[in-house]
Amino acid sequence: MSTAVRNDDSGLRAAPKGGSGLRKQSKADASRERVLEAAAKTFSERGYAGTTMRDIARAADLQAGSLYYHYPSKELLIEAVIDKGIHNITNAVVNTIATLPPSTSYADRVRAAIQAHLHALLTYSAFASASRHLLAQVPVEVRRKHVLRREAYEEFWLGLLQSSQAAGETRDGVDLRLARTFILGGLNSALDWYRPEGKSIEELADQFAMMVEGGILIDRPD
Amino acid sequence: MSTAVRNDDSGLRAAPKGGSGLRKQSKADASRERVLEAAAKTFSERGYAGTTMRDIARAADLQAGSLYYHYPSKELLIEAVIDKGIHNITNAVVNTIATLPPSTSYADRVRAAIQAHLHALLTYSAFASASRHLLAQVPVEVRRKHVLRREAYEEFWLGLLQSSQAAGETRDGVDLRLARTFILGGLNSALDWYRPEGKSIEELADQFAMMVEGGILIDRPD
DNA sequence: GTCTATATTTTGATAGAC
DNA sequence: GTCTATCAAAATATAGAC
Repeated sequence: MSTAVRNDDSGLRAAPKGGSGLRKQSKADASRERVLEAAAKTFSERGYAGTTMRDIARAADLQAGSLYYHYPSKELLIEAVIDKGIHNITNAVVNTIATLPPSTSYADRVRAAIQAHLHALLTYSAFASASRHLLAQVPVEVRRKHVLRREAYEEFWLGLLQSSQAAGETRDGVDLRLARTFILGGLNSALDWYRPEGKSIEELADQFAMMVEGGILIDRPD
Repeated sequence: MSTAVRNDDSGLRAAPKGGSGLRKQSKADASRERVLEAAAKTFSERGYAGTTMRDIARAADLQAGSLYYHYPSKELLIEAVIDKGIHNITNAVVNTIATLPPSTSYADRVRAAIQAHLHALLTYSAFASASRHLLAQVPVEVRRKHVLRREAYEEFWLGLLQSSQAAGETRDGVDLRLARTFILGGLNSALDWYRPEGKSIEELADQFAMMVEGGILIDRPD
């Protein structure tokens, strides 16, 4: 019953300093990564202004001053976090859909998208949470850029639903834009209540897909 | 098609200072109210730590020092905002359901609850937004109390769905707790994208009810 | 790369005049 | 009730030793 295609790709890999194309993954990169993870966790828990550079430093096992070797300011740090939060999900979903066999029904495509979205959301939950809840609190320029990226992702979902409609697989009378926000809103709410001790992400996805199909897609004969 | 029962009640009316039961609604109360509105708006836009007392004062047309005549601290101010945000919605929904004729079907009850929830959410959106997005950023004691209130509200919804199930009006195989979070997550997401220029709240509610019924409740003959 | 100062600015809150 | 200072604490970011 579950459609288990998936494809992670965080995007955003820092280029090596040198100039030639050779990868030189080393200590600095590892620290930078640790700082970013610490920032995501702390920002998502306390908000943008509520998080101090000292908080992040403590979570990354560093002193506050040392953060500035890796990121030049608090603003660019939250930007990197939000960026990754959006990319994680977008890449996972887009890649998953791209990998499906061309003959896949739209109901199954939507099901796979739900699966991929939920999986990325809950696997990188600190990044996802930051990019969902903190956009409003962030400096305007950062916000503007990422609102556009989010809209692009939402547009991808709309396309999915529109194709589904064109194929006669959606229920009559449903406003596809509203259906899209309803679906994404329901999925994203998992950030607020999901606990790994409970149902697995796959079970969650199956349940959600079932509700979405029954409500938005026409019942189809098994 | 729309179930237009509704019942607003903000709760939270400050008692008059005097001691006897006589209402003395006057200048202080008006200012206090203005401060609360300003706080809700500013907190919801910039987060808890991101909002300064000076920001709130400006939005309320006062000087920063003057706020402390009405509220003793920033912490009690956000608490009042969050409190009102939760009460607005809970009261609206509970009162709406209580007012329905006993013979009302569960599908219609859910539809009325969706209508009332959406209406309260979007009418007092600054308060609702603060109590939804800022809980994590608020001092622990405030948070603990309001998490309980939110859970009580969610429990009310679960009861609604369970009664529906007992009456044979829900679709087989659906996990009611998940259905509840999915519904509320989808509805609450309207905070992020609803614009008064577009569809009316009633139209929105009808669309959402239709999706929920088709997905979660058994299709019923018209 | 990471540390230990430290400057500069901003914040929540108070005091006292009106 | 609201204003104008002002205090004390905390924050971002920088400088320079190691």
